[in-house]
Amino acid sequence: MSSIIKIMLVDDHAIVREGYRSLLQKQDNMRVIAEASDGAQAYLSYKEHQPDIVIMDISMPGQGGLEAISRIKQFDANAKIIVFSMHQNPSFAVQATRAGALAYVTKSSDPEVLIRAIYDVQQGKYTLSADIAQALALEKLGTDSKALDQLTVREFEILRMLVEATPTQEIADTLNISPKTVANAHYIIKKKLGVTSDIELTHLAIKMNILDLLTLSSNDS
Amino acid sequence: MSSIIKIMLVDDHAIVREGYRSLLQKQDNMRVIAEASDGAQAYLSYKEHQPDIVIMDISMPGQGGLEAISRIKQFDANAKIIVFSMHQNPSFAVQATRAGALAYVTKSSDPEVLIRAIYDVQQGKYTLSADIAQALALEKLGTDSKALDQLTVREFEILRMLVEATPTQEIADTLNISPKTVANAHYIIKKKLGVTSDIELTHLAIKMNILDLLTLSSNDS
DNA sequence: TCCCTGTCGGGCATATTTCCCGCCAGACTC
DNA sequence: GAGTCTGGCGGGAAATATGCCCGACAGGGA
Repeated sequence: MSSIIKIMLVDDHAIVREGYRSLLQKQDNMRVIAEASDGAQAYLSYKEHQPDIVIMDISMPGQGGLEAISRIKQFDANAKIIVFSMHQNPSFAVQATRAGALAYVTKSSDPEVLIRAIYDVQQGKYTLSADIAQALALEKLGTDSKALDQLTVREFEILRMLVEATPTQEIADTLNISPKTVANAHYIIKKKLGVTSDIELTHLAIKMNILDLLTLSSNDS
Repeated sequence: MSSIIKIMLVDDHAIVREGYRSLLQKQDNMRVIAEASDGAQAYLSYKEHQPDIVIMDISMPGQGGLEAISRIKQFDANAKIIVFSMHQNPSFAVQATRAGALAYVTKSSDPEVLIRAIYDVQQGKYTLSADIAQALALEKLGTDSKALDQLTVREFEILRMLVEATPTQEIADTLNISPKTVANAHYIIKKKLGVTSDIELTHLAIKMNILDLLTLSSNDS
């Protein structure tokens, strides 16, 4: 049974869609039957064309890919969606699969990995590209996730102020303790969280949702 | 004179290179004669193949694209380089042209824009994709902080690595300079941007979209 | 030519980090 | 009660980093 696999591409970069198309054309049992350049379009197009497989980027302007996945899955619980992303961050893979994706492949992977994923997903198998699988495994092993639990309440409090760029002196004042104690706590926190610089600490705080990004983000581009 | 334009592609994503190739094949007077997936390779490959035009992504792991541009221009001051980037932030365009790029095109542009840019650059003309041109114009009108433009190319490059939590020693190694110089640059950057701590610096980087939040934690090292 | 900017790094006083220590207060055990 | 445990607090001192200075040197204009 060599029926043709109907594929829909969703990516905001035209050049990347061009790449997909060129790649998939070499497989004689696959055909690109639809394209979209953002999430909203993807949803409408899915309903119209009902492809066998969706290949989707998740970092797109406006309606992101994750939202689109959810909506497509809501419309068709059997939708087979492959996420093809530039993000090597395993939490993206986690989010994507939670939203309903069946595979997660990074753009730095070899093209064959994507082809492989298409076949796997067509058969209902779940697939991760090797780099992500490893990162996920590492994360599971890592102390990373429960790192925050090692902090005492006081330390956590100080951490929150630190990552908001509150000056040491001000932290000391508001908590009525010595700046020296704040500095000591600062050191202990970094040690417990396994980081060596404040920049790493800030990254961690963002990942842990301690730092409210909304207070930071503003105008650009 | 319908001589063939020899093109080198530099991008860490194979699928994007596939896209370029497919696109450029349709132009009968262009030929892709070399490819590279990072900055260091790009430099070596340039020397070997001496293409007419280089199309280069600037956000690549390790040796970044800006550094590669500088080095290529150093080897051949007449090198014609088109930067093809996902960043819509005009500051990236500013830095790219400072480093010696002749054109800056965003990946969300239509494919023709890239083709147009190739012809333009071939004739020595400078080109910006429309979205960037507009953003730059807006920036010139004064609204936004063009704080980043005060930074030199080198400083900008170091800033990018710093806010990704790259250790000073590693920055020094990849740029082949002394750790002391990195430390000095670190200081100058903070001074120019008007911040006093690394945490503030990270916040700023996030606001300026230098630090892509989505890539946070993708620690590949 | 000379000047200017950018890059590179040494020097060095000052500030901070790092890691040690002891003190105190609750809490929980025996 | 006495013992011991954990968390909060902060001093001390050595190791490091920072802040700010400097000079050198190359390339690009006026």
